[in-house]
Amino acid sequence: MQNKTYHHGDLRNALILEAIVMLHEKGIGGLSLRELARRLGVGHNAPYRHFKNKQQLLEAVAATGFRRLKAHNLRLELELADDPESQLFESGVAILNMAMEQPELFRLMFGGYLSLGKCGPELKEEAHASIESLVKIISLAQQQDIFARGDVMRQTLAAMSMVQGLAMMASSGMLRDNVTGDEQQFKRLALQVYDILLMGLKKR
Amino acid sequence: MQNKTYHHGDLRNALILEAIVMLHEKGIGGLSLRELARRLGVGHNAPYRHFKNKQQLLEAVAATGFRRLKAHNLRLELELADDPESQLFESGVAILNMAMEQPELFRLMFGGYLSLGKCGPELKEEAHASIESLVKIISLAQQQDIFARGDVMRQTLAAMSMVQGLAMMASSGMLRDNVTGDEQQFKRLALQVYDILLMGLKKR
DNA sequence: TTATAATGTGGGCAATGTCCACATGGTCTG
DNA sequence: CAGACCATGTGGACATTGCCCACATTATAA
Repeated sequence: MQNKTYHHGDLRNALILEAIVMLHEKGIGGLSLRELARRLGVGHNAPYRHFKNKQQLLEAVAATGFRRLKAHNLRLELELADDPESQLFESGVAILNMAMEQPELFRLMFGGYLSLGKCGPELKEEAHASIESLVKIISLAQQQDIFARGDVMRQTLAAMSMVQGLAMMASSGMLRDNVTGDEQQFKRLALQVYDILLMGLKKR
Repeated sequence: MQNKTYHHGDLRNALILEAIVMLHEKGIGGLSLRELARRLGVGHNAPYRHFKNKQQLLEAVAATGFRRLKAHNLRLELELADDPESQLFESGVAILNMAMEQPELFRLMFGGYLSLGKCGPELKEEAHASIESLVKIISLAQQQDIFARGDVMRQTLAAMSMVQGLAMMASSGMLRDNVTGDEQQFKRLALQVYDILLMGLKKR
């Protein structure tokens, strides 16, 4: 790999991948373009040939995160084709897992670092696609009379909010004080919280 | 006020208040201890007599935010003494308002900047008190047979998650596509989402 | 082959967080 | 009341960082 050529070959992707690693090690605040370059054995200015500034690098990293979730959701859509309730549940679990296994990446994606009004088109598309995927699931659940008929966007917003909020608490350890340190117990609690959301969405 | 004495008199509080202002103007990333000191007409090292480092200053700011919410909740507790459902709603609205009016302060408090496992006791206490307040409300609702009897912590977690998630989206502008800038319309949307939460919590 | 664009390099600058020694001024004790 | 002590504020210093510049090297294409 140490092919010591002048041109790296795939620096852009390498930057994103190493940024994810560094994010996990040092958190968002500890991520610096210069150390990133150092880790890849490249000059401190090379990243600027691929990203206008640090913000853009972060956006690309976040977009990669969304793309990973999307890939997972596509698999779910095939495996659970006619079971929107399970689809919704499992895609929520995926976000929860990301929040616990890669908390810093999760925070970058959902913690409001990117105003989404000022961010580039790549991230905007990925985030939008992520929402659309949920809308589709919930529409399906309404059509199958699993969820109460009504404003799809409202139900989507409720589901996103609940999952996102719970995941944020999980990632910031706000729960581990109330749930007595046991990870298994936490996961069980999370699932129970899901039930409350489902109760609110289901037809009665 | 420009009393140009050697000792400021109440620098610690002044730092926190000005930090909240600066937070609003330049965001979390734009907040620097040095400019903070400059704004208060004080040496760039003065803040270090009151906070060990930047992180501690941020914790104190967040704690102040939680204290403001607590004050609001205490008023609600008096005005809506026997109406826990409204108490829950209004305390949620308060968080939503904070997310829209002071998005950066909100993000500092709920965006996972402070691991809460490593933070000082002041912030920990405030955050804990904030949760306890909710627990009390929900216990009351269960006792009055408004909410389904069951694990109080689970319902509390559900409510916190939903509100926090919705507020996070509000603060990062993810909603402004769906709610076209109108505050009234936004509150209506919040109410609708809240209904879904209530459906999940209520006795049936 | 040669011009041109893409990519990587090093130097430099202002700003920042944090450490240090020192200055100033209340406060408490003898 | 004098002097010691401690809290608070000051300026200097250093490493690090984001980002700008001019320049070097390579790929691409005319």
